[in-house]
Amino acid sequence: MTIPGKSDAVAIEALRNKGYKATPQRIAICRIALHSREHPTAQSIYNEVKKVHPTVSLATVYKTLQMLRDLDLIHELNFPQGQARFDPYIKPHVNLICQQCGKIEDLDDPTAKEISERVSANTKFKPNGQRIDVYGICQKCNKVNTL
Amino acid sequence: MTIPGKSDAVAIEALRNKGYKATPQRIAICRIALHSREHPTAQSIYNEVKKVHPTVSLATVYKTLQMLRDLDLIHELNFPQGQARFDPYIKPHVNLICQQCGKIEDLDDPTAKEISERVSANTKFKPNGQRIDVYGICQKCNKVNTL
DNA sequence: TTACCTGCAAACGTTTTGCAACTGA
DNA sequence: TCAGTTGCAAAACGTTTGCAGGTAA
Repeated sequence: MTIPGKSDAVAIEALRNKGYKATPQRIAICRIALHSREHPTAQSIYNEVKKVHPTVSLATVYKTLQMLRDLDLIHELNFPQGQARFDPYIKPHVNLICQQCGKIEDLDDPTAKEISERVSANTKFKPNGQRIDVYGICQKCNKVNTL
Repeated sequence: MTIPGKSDAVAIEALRNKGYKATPQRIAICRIALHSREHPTAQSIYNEVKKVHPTVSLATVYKTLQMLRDLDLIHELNFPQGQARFDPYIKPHVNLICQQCGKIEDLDDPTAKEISERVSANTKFKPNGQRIDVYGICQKCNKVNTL
């Protein structure tokens, strides 16, 4: 699920500003990757893009995601056995990861920002980015379980 | 680097208590995996174990690590392009991950424990475990860089 | 015009699996 | 004794790469 709007213009701008060509495939991939709140996988982005560009290849999706990761426009979340998931929400936050249904939800919490600040203040380590996962059972699954 | 001591007895106890057979291979793998502070990979554990059991297979290492993960005796940290790293320190803490040398250091910080508590208090999500990574440059690399 | 990009297919590296032989309890 | 475990080899899986043809600027 993507958020419609003037995403194309935004993506084209972003690509050109960084010195990349704004190809239709990239625009489509960016539109999905940068606006999805569902932490899509490369494969699910591929499936979406194929609806618009039926001949797009998975390799192009991977290359574009790598580009977006290098530009720090998305974060990549890797897990044991399974595909990586991508998150365009790059501000410090908590990933609530349901161990039952696999859903990942972003949670804003002031503690998330504190972590790096405390590392800076208390150690000689120079922080640059972060990832906070909390694993458990989401509200929906919890409800279903207790029926 | 492992911490020597009565590790064998501890590992044998732990395995038997969980209903697993205490084979020499498992004992050796546990000894390394449960006592290393260096966040080893499956391959590096395999290399260590081979010194004692030259015929051990990588498959056995993977199977044993999976077992330890299922028992929640170790955590598995996955990253883009590369091998998973394993951490026997399972209390809430911060992983300081150097983007230059790859070293991972565990940092105890009270904020780490707070995260799950805040999720519990403020959402309907039922936390079960967590992972906190801070990416950046470690003291050693930082020193080298500024020479 | 041309440097960059695409799509294909093949390669890659890590992890998992199937299975016959073996072994801890 | 025998269910559970090992080691091997092969498979599986997600991801990356090389390259010939195509395209944005």
